[in-house]
Amino acid sequence: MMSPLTAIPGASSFGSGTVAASKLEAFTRLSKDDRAALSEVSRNFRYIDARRDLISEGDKPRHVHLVLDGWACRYKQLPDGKRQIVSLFVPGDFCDVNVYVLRQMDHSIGAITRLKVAVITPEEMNALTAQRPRITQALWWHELVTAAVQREWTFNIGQRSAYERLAHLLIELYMRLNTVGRAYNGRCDFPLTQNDLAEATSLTSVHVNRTLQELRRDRLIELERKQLQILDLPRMMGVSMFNANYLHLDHEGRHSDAIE
Amino acid sequence: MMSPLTAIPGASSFGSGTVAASKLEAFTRLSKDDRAALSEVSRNFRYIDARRDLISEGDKPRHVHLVLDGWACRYKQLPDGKRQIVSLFVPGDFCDVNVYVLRQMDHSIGAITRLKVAVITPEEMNALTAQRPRITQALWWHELVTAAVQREWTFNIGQRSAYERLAHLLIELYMRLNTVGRAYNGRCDFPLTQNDLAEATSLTSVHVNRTLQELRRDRLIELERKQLQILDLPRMMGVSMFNANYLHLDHEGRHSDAIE
DNA sequence: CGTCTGGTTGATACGACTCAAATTTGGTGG
DNA sequence: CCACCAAATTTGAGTCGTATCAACCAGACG
Repeated sequence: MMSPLTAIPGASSFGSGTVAASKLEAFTRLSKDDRAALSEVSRNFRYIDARRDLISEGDKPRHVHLVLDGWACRYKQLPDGKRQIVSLFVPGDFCDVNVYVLRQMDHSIGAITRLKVAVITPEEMNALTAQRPRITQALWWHELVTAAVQREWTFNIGQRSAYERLAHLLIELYMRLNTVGRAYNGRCDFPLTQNDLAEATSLTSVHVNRTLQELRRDRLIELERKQLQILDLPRMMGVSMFNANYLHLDHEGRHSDAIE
Repeated sequence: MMSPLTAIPGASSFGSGTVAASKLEAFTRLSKDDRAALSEVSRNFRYIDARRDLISEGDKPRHVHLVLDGWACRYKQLPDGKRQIVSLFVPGDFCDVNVYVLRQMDHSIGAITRLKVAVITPEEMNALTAQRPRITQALWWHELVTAAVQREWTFNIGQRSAYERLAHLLIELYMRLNTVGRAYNGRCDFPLTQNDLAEATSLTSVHVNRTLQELRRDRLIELERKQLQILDLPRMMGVSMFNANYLHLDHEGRHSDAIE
């Protein structure tokens, strides 16, 4: 069955309130009540300015955050100043279900763009999981996928060349945005600077620059004005040896056309 | 095969049946009943020969595994043959609570040594979480720590030099073994080959060899016959910029002597 | 004892880094 | 609408950490 989101360019008319549902529905169908519960829990939100921290290393985590709009990143920093973006958040992503069992954050979460995040209390999470088993199940899926993505990043940084690595990251982000209805036809918003890309891929921004030029020269992508166009997804997947299995979109309940 | 416990006479009294408890008790005190439940769930186990897969990429996960004895690794492989160990398992580690919500494995789990693993069914897991809230809480902690370790690996491979990276990994493994009572006084069993270390750190085995020699020359470690001795933990932590916060051992309930 | 796995050494190559400067872009206020 | 500034991107030249390739060695084991 075709998702309403794929066909209609104005998908954002759904609004950010249901972006959580659209992410979790990549895993399983949710009932009207499930969606209402997610919407309810997204009611309490706040905005973070671009380039500000949502939460910093050492802080005591008190809530679960859910990205409603904008991009964010987790990052870690070495005493000598070296910085690594260890993961990225796009709309629909939860920041660590159940984090509050930990005493303190071992990393920071920073806003890439201006960010709209839902702030969910432990009590709301407990209520959600007590009353909505499908959501509980979907949240488990979300956590497992997050872990799988983290492993793939370890793998990506460890084994792929700069060219492959960058191509791989662009595809991943495109696909993740696609599942929440924010990317179609190879095109999506792409607010990362070359420096962000460098920190996410463990390259220098100079090398990212030259490598992006290569990807452009090879007619694989266009990237300007914070807009990414993947020109040839199959070839991109080939050169970066992209295997989408780690995104675990292959569930019976997923949008059958989530990936083109 | 020699037990890792032989070095310390008292330690083996814990036995492998409660290794899960000793890991989870790094987070919270468990009751006698909790420990009994973990022991019960560890009753059904099997052995895997060294260098064989416990489960392979593409397989449908049906159980949760819990390492009772021996070391294992998760690894991923590129079509061009490049291999990366993305994480390591030591006794007391669970292999993905709730994995079975996924359709298929996105990576393989291989035995480094001969391995003794508990095989836990979904039903047993459900019973455990339904009846034992402290265990449920502790399992969440375990999942969050596993994710934190994965991020640290991304960070480690991305930002640290070969020398720092290896030192960091050795400390991490020492500390993880220490929390389950299998490492003391800077000493522990260390069954990884230099090739394993290479695959885990994204270096070549040649470079691992030379870098280990440097660590030895600097009187930071001794490593031979599958035995690691960290000679100067504070200095090791200094050179590798090791910050133990990501292991989240700072809970009120933890063994106060978990880290020396 | 030969074979095999794991560890060690040496010589050479290259992908990505560093440093430094120039250029372009996007936003802001006059 | 232009002038200005800061941020982001681009270019060039030189260097370095780690990879590659190819032997060789030591101990374990059947």
